[in-house]
Amino acid sequence: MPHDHSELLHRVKTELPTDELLSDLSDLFKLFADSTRVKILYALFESEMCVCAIAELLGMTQSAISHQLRILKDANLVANRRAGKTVYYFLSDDHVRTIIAQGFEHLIEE
Amino acid sequence: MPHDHSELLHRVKTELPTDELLSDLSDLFKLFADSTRVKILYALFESEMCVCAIAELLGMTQSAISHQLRILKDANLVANRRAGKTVYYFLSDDHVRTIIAQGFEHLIEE
DNA sequence: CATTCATATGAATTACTGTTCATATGATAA
DNA sequence: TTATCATATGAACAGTAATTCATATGAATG
Repeated sequence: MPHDHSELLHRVKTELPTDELLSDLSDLFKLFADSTRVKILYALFESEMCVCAIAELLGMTQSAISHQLRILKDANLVANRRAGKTVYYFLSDDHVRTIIAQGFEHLIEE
Repeated sequence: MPHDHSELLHRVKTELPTDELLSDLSDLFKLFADSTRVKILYALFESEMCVCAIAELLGMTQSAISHQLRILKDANLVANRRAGKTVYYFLSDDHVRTIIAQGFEHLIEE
């Protein structure tokens, strides 16, 4: 007979956030789980930038950058403004800096 | 002729961490980018747990949990101890709490 | 030593995701 | 309006990653 954990399970279960919240949380971290997106966000820490400047900075195609910017925008991590033909992207939320900085700290404290 | 960003690019480029570091950073966030792993870590916030207890808590197979625990262990986010047949896993680093808590805060401040 | 429980692991499968390519949209200038 | 630049987007492709299944390892117990 397998061993019993019902007491522990009950206690831990009551402390665990809902599945939906935990799923939202992993979805949030997914945004930072790609080096292209992290690079884009890091670049935007310095200054707003247009799509082609980001593409040039990262040495990637305009299309690839555009796709990633869409993901970041859908998640409300970045926003944009249009100036003629050019579209400038910028951080829409300063919380992003904190999250990335926290990850960074973990890395250097190894 | 496409427009010029050389000044901006130069400035941003000097501020950007190396590709390797940015890649390590996204690799770190990848660990939190799966809801199963986030659930496991959250559970371990409360108490160390054996593999089968985690599997039962999350309603998943022992094998699936074992595979994920290996990923977390390889990344030094969890460690384990053996007690007879049972292997208990626990957080090896309290930094994990901070990173997850930061993500959580972002979610609720929406 | 054979059996059982707990865990680990390799291979296969399936689902997802990032990039590319081709093309569309949108804006400006000639 | 036509041409050009900047960006967006859909489809296809390729690589990745999570789960399952079968099985192996490792420890305790009879």
